[in-house]
Amino acid sequence: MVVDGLDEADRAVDRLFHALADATRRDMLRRCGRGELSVSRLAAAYPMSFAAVQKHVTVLERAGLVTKERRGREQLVRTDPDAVARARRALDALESAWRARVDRMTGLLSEEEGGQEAPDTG
Amino acid sequence: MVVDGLDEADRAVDRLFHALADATRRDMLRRCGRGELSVSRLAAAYPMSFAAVQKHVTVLERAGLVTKERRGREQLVRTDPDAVARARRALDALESAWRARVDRMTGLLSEEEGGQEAPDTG
DNA sequence: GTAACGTACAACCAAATGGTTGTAGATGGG
DNA sequence: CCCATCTACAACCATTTGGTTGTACGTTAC
Repeated sequence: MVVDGLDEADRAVDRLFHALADATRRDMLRRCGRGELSVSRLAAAYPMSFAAVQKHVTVLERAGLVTKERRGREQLVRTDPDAVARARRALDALESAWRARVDRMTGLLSEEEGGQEAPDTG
Repeated sequence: MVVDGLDEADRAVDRLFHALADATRRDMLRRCGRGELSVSRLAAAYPMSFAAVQKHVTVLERAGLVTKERRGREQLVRTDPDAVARARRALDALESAWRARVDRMTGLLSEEEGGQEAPDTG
């Protein structure tokens, strides 16, 4: 898809929601809320290979949803407490953006189909 | 990937976050909040084919983020006002699940297997 | 009626995703 | 030291995703 017209903020939101769009990863977030869960221990909870779990953790990490911390030969995974707040902020931004548009016309759009729109992107 | 161990609620959340994990689709949500936009008109706003835009709209629709309504030969797209609320609820459920987990236990997560099949949160 | 518009959908393609196995590097225990 | 454990990462594969073009069909305008 060669995304090149997006700024880093957009891509961060992409990664955030993409990471959340998988039941296994959401379950990992639940399990790692208390922190201190090694990747191996986490992997034991799922019917897939260790490498697959590693990849999921990487996705979560790059999305900023978990952090990893080395302790000896183990890598401890823990859900970032601020993660949901960040996701919520992304949702809020989305909502307020479209609400703003709705707001400007909440009363006056009765039969006005289309009147003033100007999708001036082209 | 032939997901078959997930219930419909999980798959709905998958679709919801997946739909949100794309900057083009998020922009569509913003544009369609303010009123009904036909798919063609929407398509004019993006540097891609009409068919590609159609696919994005389908993804948004299957995620419950927009609804389509026929008017003559046009198909009007509008963002579901409850959509963000639903996404937020999904986030809340996630967060409270892991907070509960942090809360009520700390040592019994050793032999937990079976993964997402039994996140006994009830 | 015919042409133009708006939509639907199929076929196709490149790239990303999610999984596997295998190999190799650190780290800790006997 | 040797071995088991934990992690990292590469190579590979099947499916999905996101895009394209082309075709078909209903609706509106002329």
